[in-house]
Amino acid sequence: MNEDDFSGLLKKLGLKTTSKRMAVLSVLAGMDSYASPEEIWQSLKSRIGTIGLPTVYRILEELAAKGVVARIIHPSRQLYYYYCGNAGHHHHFICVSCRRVQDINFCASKEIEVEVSRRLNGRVLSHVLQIDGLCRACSRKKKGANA
Amino acid sequence: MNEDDFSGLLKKLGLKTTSKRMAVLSVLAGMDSYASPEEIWQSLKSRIGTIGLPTVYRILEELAAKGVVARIIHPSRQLYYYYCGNAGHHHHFICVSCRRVQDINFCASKEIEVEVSRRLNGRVLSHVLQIDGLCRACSRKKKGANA
DNA sequence: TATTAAAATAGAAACGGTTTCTATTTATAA
DNA sequence: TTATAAATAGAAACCGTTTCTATTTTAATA
Repeated sequence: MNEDDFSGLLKKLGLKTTSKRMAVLSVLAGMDSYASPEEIWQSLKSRIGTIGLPTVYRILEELAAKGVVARIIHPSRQLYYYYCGNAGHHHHFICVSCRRVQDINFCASKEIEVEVSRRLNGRVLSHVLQIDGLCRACSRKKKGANA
Repeated sequence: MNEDDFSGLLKKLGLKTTSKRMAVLSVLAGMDSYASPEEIWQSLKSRIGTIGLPTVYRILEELAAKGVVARIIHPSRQLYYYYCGNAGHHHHFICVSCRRVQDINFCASKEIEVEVSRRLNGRVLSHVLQIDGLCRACSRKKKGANA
């Protein structure tokens, strides 16, 4: 399956292939930064014409439930989504300046598991880890500004 | 300073000692689980009578900004706060069943730092880690239910 | 290809947690 | 005690998100 074969992806997820779902996937896959439903909606409107904002919300939520898009944790608590092709368990590095999202292939789940079961006698069901900072490009820009 | 000396705590934080702030701290410190502003407000009303919900929001936000209370990450994205006496950097274990919050004295910031700087050439500014699961008591209850 | 049932969508409307606004009250310093 | 800046109450607004219903579309089947 081609990595841009959204129709095949939707079938695999058990979702009907609709023009709106295809369009949402296409827009999401074309970004390397996170976006709000409203922003994605604007982008869709200029690309395919008519689409309802509630439809965008619903599709994003479906894709998030299937694990195809990830939610971003934001201080404003607004919804932000990011298309994540990486299927394995991993975490995200978020650039606070340009919104770029990059995968972090590191996870301390083993150590957390040990800490929780030994110290607390509890059981881990899931965990959330997000790293916020400046990406390579933005980090350089900041340094340049200081010089 | 006594650990229940909220007046001293507020002074230390550069906030005026008001009856409302004292009451909020008192309610928060008496819980070992997280709560929403609305829930805290209800608790305050039955304890001190009159207090405005916006006041509760504002005080919680002030205390969060000072690092005295922690925000909880919740799928519903509703605001939840937890009074956190532990001053050092740490993370929280959240019981998804009873809302109890416990400190986790483990953090992989060193490894994350290395991963981000080496692999991405980026700069870490902060990170969010929350562990969701079942606390000791709830874990036992669940096992009992299965037996 | 035509038919059909179930699923998906548009658009309007509602929703509700959170924030803003302004007059009033309160804490603290002088 | 007084003055002043900060804090609060209560009402209202706000706005991101969800719900509702009529209509359209998909995809399975004949």
